[in-house]
Amino acid sequence: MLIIEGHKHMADVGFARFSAREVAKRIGYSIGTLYNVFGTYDQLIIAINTRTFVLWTDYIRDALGKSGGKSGDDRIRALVEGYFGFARANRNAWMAIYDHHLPPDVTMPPEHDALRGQLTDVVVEEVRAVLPPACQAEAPRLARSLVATVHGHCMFDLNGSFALMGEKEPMALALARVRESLLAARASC
Amino acid sequence: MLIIEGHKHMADVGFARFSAREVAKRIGYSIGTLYNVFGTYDQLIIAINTRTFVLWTDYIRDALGKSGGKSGDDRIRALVEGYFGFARANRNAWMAIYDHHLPPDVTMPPEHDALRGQLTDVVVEEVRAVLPPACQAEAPRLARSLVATVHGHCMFDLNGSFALMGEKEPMALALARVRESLLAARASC
DNA sequence: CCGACAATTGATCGCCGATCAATTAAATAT
DNA sequence: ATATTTAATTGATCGGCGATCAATTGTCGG
Repeated sequence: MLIIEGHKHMADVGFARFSAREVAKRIGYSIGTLYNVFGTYDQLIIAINTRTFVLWTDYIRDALGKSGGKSGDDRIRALVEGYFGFARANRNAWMAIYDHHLPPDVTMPPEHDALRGQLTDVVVEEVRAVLPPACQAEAPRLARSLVATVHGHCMFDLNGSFALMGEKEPMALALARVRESLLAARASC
Repeated sequence: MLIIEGHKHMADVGFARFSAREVAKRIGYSIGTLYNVFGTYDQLIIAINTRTFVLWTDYIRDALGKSGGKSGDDRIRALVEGYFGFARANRNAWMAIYDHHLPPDVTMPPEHDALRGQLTDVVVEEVRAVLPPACQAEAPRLARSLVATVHGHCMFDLNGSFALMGEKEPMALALARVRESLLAARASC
């Protein structure tokens, strides 16, 4: 409940204008109670961002589901479109994931790591599916790299860098890079 | 002077703990004077981040210079290593570039855009140099895409995502993706 | 020395994250 | 039903922040 409303507030105002006090006000609790539950501002943000990860993963699984019995290429497209689609439809919440940095002395609770890691797991599985048996061992590493590739394009899309450079189809660009790398991987092992 | 000290403060404490008051204190001015000069907190951040861009561009030009009369492949490597090298050596300042988001009603002063754009210009020039004459028209678009690719890898490196996934050589990963895309571009036009 | 203009100051405002003694509610024992 | 213990909740309080602006200080030609 706290997290859901906190997530809404993040979606409404973005990371820079987010405040724990406002979340408390929105659910009718006092600021003190909220701090008793989460202990720290950072922990609240972590919880909200993990929720964003979960919603994002669901969104991408959905996109994969809708690409039904289609070929591997269509599933790769669904992955990229799912990545971009969620980020664009949830600008503030998505950006908050990367706006928030843990202080060096704080660590992410393992259960949050596990939930967030599922998104990568989905990608690894799809990459594995389009690689020949001989090089499936490389799937995790390649998948991480492709996620980074798509992430870079998505980031530049949302923060206006691409628009500034006159780029009109960042997603197509990202998909092209992913396809190239998958082709190269298939050829080289 | 204000900007230089502001940049140092950003490098010292990072975006989240940065404060205009502290910058004023560091140079021995009052908070009021600082606001008379920059008008807004955002304008101060913009100035600091543009300075980071300039230092970054110089750093990469240097890396290219040191790769002297070497082949195109070595210059591409120098580009990627310059991108990562600066970011790693200036974590806080580099991250601040992407942590700061302009409010929707504010626009970046054109002279800042111009200075920041030089980094992309450098990359476009290098990409053009390794493409056959037939497809030089595609150089700007491809260059933007490759910058996004490297950026994604660099971001995941600095924010710990790669470390979390067990990836030990993010830069090598980025370079591999860039080489693949350049090869594909050379073949397809 | 004076007045006009520019530069600089810092007290003040509202809001923030964080704390914690005091209060209220709930559960348990008698 | 009442007393006692435990848990949950509160909000005033603190220091620090971005932002403002009347008051002060500095500058310089006449």
